[in-house]
This record gives sequence, structure tokens and C-alpha cells, in this order.
Amino acid sequence: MKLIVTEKNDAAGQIARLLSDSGKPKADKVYDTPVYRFRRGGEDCVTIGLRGHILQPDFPPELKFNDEEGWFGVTAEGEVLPADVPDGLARPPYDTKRKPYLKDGIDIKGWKIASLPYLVWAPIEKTPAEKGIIRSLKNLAKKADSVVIGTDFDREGELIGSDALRQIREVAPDVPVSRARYSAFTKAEIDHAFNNLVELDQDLADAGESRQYIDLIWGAVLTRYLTTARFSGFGNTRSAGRVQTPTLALVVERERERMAFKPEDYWVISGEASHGEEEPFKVSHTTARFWDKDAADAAYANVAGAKEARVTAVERKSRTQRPPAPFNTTSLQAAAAAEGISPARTMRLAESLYMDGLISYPRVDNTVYPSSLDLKDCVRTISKVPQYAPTCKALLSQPKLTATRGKQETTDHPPIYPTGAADPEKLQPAAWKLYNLIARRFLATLMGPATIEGTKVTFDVNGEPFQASGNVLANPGFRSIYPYGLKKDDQLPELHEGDVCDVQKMDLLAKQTEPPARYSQGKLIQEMEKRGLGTKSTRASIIDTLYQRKYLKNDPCEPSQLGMAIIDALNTYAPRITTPEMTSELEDDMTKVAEGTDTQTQVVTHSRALLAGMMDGLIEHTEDLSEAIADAVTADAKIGVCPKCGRDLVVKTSAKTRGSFAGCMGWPDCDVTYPLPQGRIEALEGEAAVCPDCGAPRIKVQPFRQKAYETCINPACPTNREPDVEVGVCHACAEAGRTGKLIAHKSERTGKRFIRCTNYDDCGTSYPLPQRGKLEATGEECPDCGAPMVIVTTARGPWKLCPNMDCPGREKKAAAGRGRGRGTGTKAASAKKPAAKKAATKKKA
DNA sequence: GCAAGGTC
Repeated sequence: MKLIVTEKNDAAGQIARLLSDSGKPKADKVYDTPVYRFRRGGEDCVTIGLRGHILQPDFPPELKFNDEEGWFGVTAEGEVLPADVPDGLARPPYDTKRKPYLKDGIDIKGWKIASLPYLVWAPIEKTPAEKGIIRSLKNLAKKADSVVIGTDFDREGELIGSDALRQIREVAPDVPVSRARYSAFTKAEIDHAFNNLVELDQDLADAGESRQYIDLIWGAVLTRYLTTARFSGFGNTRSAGRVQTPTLALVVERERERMAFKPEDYWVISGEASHGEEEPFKVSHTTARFWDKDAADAAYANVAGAKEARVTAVERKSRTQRPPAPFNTTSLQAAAAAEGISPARTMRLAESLYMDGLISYPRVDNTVYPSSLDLKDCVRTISKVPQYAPTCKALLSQPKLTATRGKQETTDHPPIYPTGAADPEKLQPAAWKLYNLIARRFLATLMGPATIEGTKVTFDVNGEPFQASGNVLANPGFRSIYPYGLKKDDQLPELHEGDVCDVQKMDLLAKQTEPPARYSQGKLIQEMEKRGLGTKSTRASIIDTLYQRKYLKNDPCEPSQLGMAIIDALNTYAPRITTPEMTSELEDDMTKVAEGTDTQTQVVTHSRALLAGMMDGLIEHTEDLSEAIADAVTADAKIGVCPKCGRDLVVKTSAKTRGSFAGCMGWPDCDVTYPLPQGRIEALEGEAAVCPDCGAPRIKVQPFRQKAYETCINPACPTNREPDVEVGVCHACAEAGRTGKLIAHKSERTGKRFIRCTNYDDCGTSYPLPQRGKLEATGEECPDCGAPMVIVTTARGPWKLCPNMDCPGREKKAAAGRGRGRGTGTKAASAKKPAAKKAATKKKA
């Protein structure tokens, strides 16, 4: 039996299909791992897909725990370090034996500053990360007569293959092993690869492993340093890494530019004019920006009371807009980010669309459809989606389809395109939004350009030159299916030279130049790609990490004080980690290892020595760094000023309930606290930061998936008070022979709004209410449970609801599925569950 | 408890 090992399940299936004599391999399982069995030229074959890397590099366990004797060692392979490591950099002195060790009476284990110079030189072991896959792989290897490594044709693929081979060798030391190199899933390519097998390129795999080791060493050492320099409890990891830190530095650098920006004053003269009965249009002085106030005043004086604008010229120009290139991962992430889906979310949604057979493989660099892709067949497939049917029909009536081509052409996977017809009713809204984007993009790449008719009209207004411009989509072309990012038409009336328009108004506006904009997540992804930071598969999750670490906040990306403090500190003491150069130098080193002109040990040792040199400066300044981090964290937590004592009011976490509240930094001298509303809390600046009614801080609240609002933090403030509303009678009291009224009430202590019976102490009847929106009684009772129905009016409009969380009607609705309001809440909760489960199992593993 | 890289 021939065993074929691929990088992922998808590839295992495709290769089996392409190699099998019958074209129909048999899907089977070994333990829980899917495999594909087939015959090829009379030989039994089986393909198994790994799950990317199956081994995880890590430090030896004895370096991780504080309850064991420590060890310190030398090279990654447990070999003596080369003698040319500069003296004073290589610490501790070389030792060839792995044994428990206390160095100079210092315990060097665990997360502490003193252990870091040793951690720099600690050996690295590779531990199984995918135990189930490894078990299945070994099971098959025992029975195999030959093995072919068919992982992806790149550096990480070679490493993944080499790791797999190590596992295979443990159970089948003598089985012949070869390597298949292919870069497209076509019959010709795969046949060629398997008819021309080569050897595994161990140098290339070593290059990949060097990358793993260097990333781990630098990441772990700097992360442990930053985290322990000022330990703020578990869950407050302060990380650093070869990719994440330069990415954070980009955002910080842009923020510094913004802070250093000096706005310049300028003036604009603009107004409105109309022609006959037609819609008025905007006119502005041909001097778009007056930098001199006197000049602006003078020009404005000429036109202030003007009644007429005489057309002096009409210029028409039509522009064509070419249809977009096919999507690869980066361009999809950027386009989806512009539609409000973060890159990380895009990848999660894309993965599930891919698993549902609705889109092609989502991790690609390629932007050119391969000739093997039957474009017409794809169009036919998605023509079943009613929204696309007319466009598809038009495309299918063409004798031949030609697609746009992007700049990046690789052959591993096709660009992202729809592979199935989706039903919007069966997808969660965001998944449909993404599918719709992908499907429309695909159709757009097959269509003609759009033509935009541009008109520029110049006017004379009392001797001053003015202009108006209009843009109209004259021939929509691909824009008929792909409206993303399309500007709205500015229609001008039909005007000719000499026509006279009526000036409706004319203003002199004082303006200021704006600082450079913050990076949106989409722009940041593109910037990372430009600078060689991360890969298509990692960029989205790296940005996510920066948010999790609280280095970044908001969208567009804004660095926190903590994020800026981390970059400042690393810029001073470990500048190598803050720039993209570390990545480009690593690339050069890996090329050398792959070419055999350098070795993994040399490259990794050199990198360790560089880091060791930086640790001196860092450790010397631990105290400074500790203070800088503490100050930054306090500044980030600040949401206002204490009205009683004037010290900072910050977000604190209750030790008892783990919930957060606002508390004065002056505690225990000052006991001011406030409850916090649900959502993300931000400080306001300037006058808006203090409530004029009660003196407490005003804050901005961003609730989950709802509109942000500003409020006074004090629930007892007159601005937060709400009159009680009688919403109905209490049935429980009526049954008990009492009279109870149900009152909607907002607590001045907690700020929470709820319905409670006037006899609450006796009958215990209470219902929760939505915390936001205007509340009204209806006088009606819920047909399912008898609770009083209420109306809550939010920005989304009025919404009638039963407040009873246990109402049988709720379950009915939940079962029926869709619906707005609380229905979405239920959906969100159920959608969350699998993710939570995943996290739990991951923890276990 | 750490990184970045694969993939589910």
C-alpha cells in the first residue's frame, strides 16, 4: 500500500480523486481522521490530510514550572554552542548535559526576569500538537510499502512534511519515502508530480524550523519580560513578536503623526445654485482652499449677495472604471472590512462558507483564474440565486467569457469564487453578506467596464470663478452587480455656455486641515502585506491579538496608552523587534539555510546572541518599564474625574463578582463608585466629559451590536431618571387574593430598569426590561403568558415585547428562527455556543 | 500564561 500524506483534508480528497484509476476514491476513516482509498495502476493507495503543523515547538517542561529543579542548556539540538558566540552574550556557560540545575543560586525556571537570560539559550523540543492525526498517520505508516509526502509546495509545507516523516519513522524506520511537488490540483500537474517523485528537501524544512525557533525564542522571552516587568494578574499578558510588534508600531507611528499634526486654517467659499425647476446643485469657488483669510474675505465680499451665476464653460469627460480583479485573501479582507466585517471575522465566515461548499478555498494569494476553471459552469451554478439570475443569464448568453486578471499569479489554488448557490434564509446575516460580496465580485470580474459621465461647469459670479461638477453612471457595466464603494450620482442639470443660474445661497466656511487618517483594519492588512509582515493566513489573527492584548482599541485602529508605552520601551531597548526588518533579515537567513550555505544551528544561535545582547539593556531598565506600563494602564482605564475628590475615576474589576464598575483611584480615602452600563466604555474629552447637571463624568458607551451613546455615569443624575410606569396588574397577587400593580422602574442605585410588583416582597414577581430606549405601557397582556406587553422605542423603531424571559412564546419564536429584536439575541447566543465549546476543548487539549 | 505558521 502506498501512503500519501497531504497538508490538509481537502488536498487529500482532491489528490485521491485525480490519481485514482476510477476517479472515485472511497472515503474512509482511520480512528477519527478522514482518509481516501483508491487504486492506481494496480496499486492500493490511501491519502491522509494533516491539519497543518502537527508538531509544536516548545521549551522543555522543566523550564516552565516553578515547583521543579531547573535546567539550563545550550543549543536547539542540545549541542555545545559554537565558540564564536561573543563572550558575555552567551550565558550561561556552555553545558552539554540536560540536568536539573540551579544557576548561581538563582532559580531560573518559570516566568521571572532572572530566568530570561537562560531562556534565551534554552533548547527547544517539538511536542505533538495533533495527537489524533499523528495516531492515524502512524497506524497507516505501519502498513505502508511506500510513503509519498504531498504537502504544499512551500517552505512551511516542507516543514510540515518533515515533521510528518519524523512521526512515520518512529513506527516504520525503513519504509521508502519520497516527495511529490505540485502546485495545482489538475490531473496533468498531479500525475506529473507523482510520476516524477523527488526527495524531501531537508534544508528547506530546516529553514522553516529556524523560523519556528526564532519566533518562539524572541516571542517568549520578550513576552515574559513585558508581562513580568509589571505583573498585573493572569489574563494581562503583554506580548511581543516578530510580526505583531512591527504591526503595532505602524499604528503607533500613525498616531504620533496625528498628535504632531498642526492643523492649518483655510477657507472655502461654496454655495448652492439652481436652474429652472431642477434640483439645486453645489457650486464652489475654483480656489478650492483659500489659505489667506484676507483673500477669502475679499472674494466672498464680491459674491455674498450675488443672485446670478452665469455659465462660462461646460466640459464633459467620460471616464471608464475597469472591473475589479478576482479576490485573493487580502483583497477579500480589505473589501469586507470596508463593509464592516473585520478581517478575523471574514476568515471565520469564509472558512464556514468553504466548509458548506459555497465558496472555494479562502487562503490564496492568486488573483488569476486558472484556465481549468469552467467560468460558465460557475455562473450557471450561482444563477440559482434569484438576485444574480438576470446577470447570470446575460453572461451565459455570451459566446465566451473573459475574466479580469490580478497582479498576483500563483497556481496553488484559484482565486476565491462561489462554488455553490447560497440561500440567504439559511445563512447568518454576516455570512450571507460575505457570500454576496464574493459572488458579486466573481460576476463583476466577468463583466465590462462602467462608464461614468463627468461634467465640469464653470461659472462667473460677480467676477469670481466658480465651478460645479457632476458624475453620472452612464453605462453601469460591472457596476450593475457590484455596487460596493460606488459613489452616488451627482446629477447636474443640462447647462450650456451663457445660461444663467440662480444663486440660492453662498457661504464662507472656516476649515482646518485634517491629520492623516488612522488605519482601518482593511488598510492595516494591506500595509502589513506591503511590508512583508505575516502571511495571508495569519494577518487577520495577528490584528485580533493586538486587540486582545488591549494594545489597540476602536475601529479604525487606535493604539491604547499601553500599546504606545510598549512600542516606546521596545524601540529604546530592543529596536530589532519593532521594525519589519527582522522579518526581511529572517527571510534572507532562511534562504541561506534552504540553499545550504548556512545551517539552522548557526542561524538560530546568531539570533539568540542578538537577543541576549538586548536583554542586558531591558533587564537594567525593568523598573522604568514597570512604571511606564503601570501609568499607561491607569491612563487607559481612566473614564473621568471623581466629582468628590478630583482624582481619576477608573474602570475597576470587583474581586467578588469579577464584574466591572467605575471607582475612584483615591480609594480607600474616597469611596465614590458607579455601576457601569453594558458595553465598552470610553472616556469623553473636554466639556462633554463632565455632566452639567450633577458633576459626575459623562462617558461614551458602545453596546454589543448596537448604536453607541453618551450618558452621565451617575444613575441618580436627573438626566438618567425615568418616571415609574404602571404597565399592568399582577396575576400572582390576584390569585393570592391581593391587589398588586406591575410597575416599570429604573433604579437610581444600579441604573437598571425592570418591572416589579408593588407586593414584590410577598409575590416575587419581576421581569427584566431592555436597558435602552423609551418605554411605554400597552395595557395589553401577552397571549402566551399573561405578562404585560410593553413598547420599547429605540433607534431601530418601536418594538412590542413580552418581558417574561420564561414565556412559552419566546421558545416558539426561537424555534421559528429569524426575527428582529430579542430574536437576534437568541441567535447570537446560540451562534456563540459552538465557539465556546471549541475554546473549552482547546483548553483541555 | 509566550510567537507565528499551518488548518478545522
